[in-house]
Amino acid sequence: MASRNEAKQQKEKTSQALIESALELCAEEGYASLSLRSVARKAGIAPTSFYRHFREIDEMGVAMVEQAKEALDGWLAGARKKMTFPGVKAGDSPEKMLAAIELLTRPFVATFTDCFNANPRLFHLFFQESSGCAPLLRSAITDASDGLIRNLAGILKRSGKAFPGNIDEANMIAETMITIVSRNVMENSSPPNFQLNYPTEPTIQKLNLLLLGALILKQTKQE
Amino acid sequence: MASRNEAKQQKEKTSQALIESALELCAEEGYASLSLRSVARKAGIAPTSFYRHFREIDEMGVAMVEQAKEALDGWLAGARKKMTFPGVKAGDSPEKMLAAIELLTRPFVATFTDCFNANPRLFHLFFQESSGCAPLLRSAITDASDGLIRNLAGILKRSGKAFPGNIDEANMIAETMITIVSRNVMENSSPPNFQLNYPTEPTIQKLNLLLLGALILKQTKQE
DNA sequence: TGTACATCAGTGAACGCGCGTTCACTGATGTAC
DNA sequence: TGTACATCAGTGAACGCGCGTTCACTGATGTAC
Repeated sequence: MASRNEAKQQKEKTSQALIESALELCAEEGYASLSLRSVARKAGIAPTSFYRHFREIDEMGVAMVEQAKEALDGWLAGARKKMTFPGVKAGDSPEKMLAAIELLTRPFVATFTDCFNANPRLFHLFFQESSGCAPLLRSAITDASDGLIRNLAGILKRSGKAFPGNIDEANMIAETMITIVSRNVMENSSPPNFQLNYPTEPTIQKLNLLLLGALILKQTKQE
Repeated sequence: MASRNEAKQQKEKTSQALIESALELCAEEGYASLSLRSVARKAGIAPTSFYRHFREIDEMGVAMVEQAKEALDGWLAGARKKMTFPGVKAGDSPEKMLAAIELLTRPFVATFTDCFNANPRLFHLFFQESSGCAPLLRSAITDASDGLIRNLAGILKRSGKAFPGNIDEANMIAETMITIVSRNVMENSSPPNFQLNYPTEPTIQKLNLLLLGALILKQTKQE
């Protein structure tokens, strides 16, 4: 019997239980208040067993960030398919532009919100600790975040010709989109109880303004 | 002699020393890692003396937030005087609008950056803990932040006719401006060493796009 | 002026507690021959 | 097939440490009379 594989699966299961326990504790007390003992206790193992899985708390934190990163990559891949990119002609009225923009912003916000709500504590950690005090965590989050922004910038640049081909401008727009959408989700989901189903309309309108400005600016430069 | 006043001044001085010590420790380890003993130690008093000033750590945290709030109010009052509000006529070109907008966004960002740099650790705490886990702190920050946004929205609404008279839209724009400017300052000033003099140009451009979109939208609605 | 009392920032000893980490151990499983 | 050895997730006792909080105390200052 391949019982060695079973053993590996069992270990993986325990590691994941530690992560789930840590997320629950984070939601209550914050990442900085995590202790090895409290996480182990909640996961139902002895404190010393923690060391079989991670060398220290922050190593588990980095593993958590990796899970968030994978989920965000999956989100963006899905969002990309649902977003329609505005094909705007010179002389189009702002109303027409706005209608086109909404075909992008609505699915963008809707899918992001779904992604966040699928594991609010994980993403709260991700965005909260992006400016936190744990260096390992912060750099892991910064890396993941930069990748996400570049990814979104590439999508904006390639899909439709409405947005700037200039890579820096595309990055700037992508960064602001992530900033707005993550900020809105953070301020509406406070620990320990994450309120779901908050209104997304204001978030969409904010993104609309940003992208309308970007479209107008691009059009102006082309003339 | 009015030595009773001297005594009160001395007490106030010690309280402020506690706050300064706490800010230093926050910059290194984060607010959640503050301990009564470490703060007292850094301030040069006995642990038990802490109770002569605050009933608990979070009461000191709230006092810190109040100082941040006062500084932010001062900032906005100063920024208001330096900002020029775009007077835009129907038919103005986007370039002309953008030039007018920059007379608002540049002083806005410059004064905010100055304000932040005057006490980076205090403002890092303020924006970091706005979505943190300490309930007392979070609600104090939320209150201060809401006031700031309403204040800015009022300024936008009254000064110049370019921006929406609709209070909800003005609030939305103000909120996004604060979000962008604080996010950019946070991602460029990581603890414990706060890097000053980071480039503000991208922040200005982000705000430009947002306000250009807002101007265009307003103009469209008026026609 | 002198005396008795009140106020209050700051102190140091002492408490019990949860923490991270070490160590030698167990017991299930796989491998070599 | 049997036997000896290796691997490794999980364990429980033990350690020293910093923590928040209590308590009775000090000593400077102000007040009542």
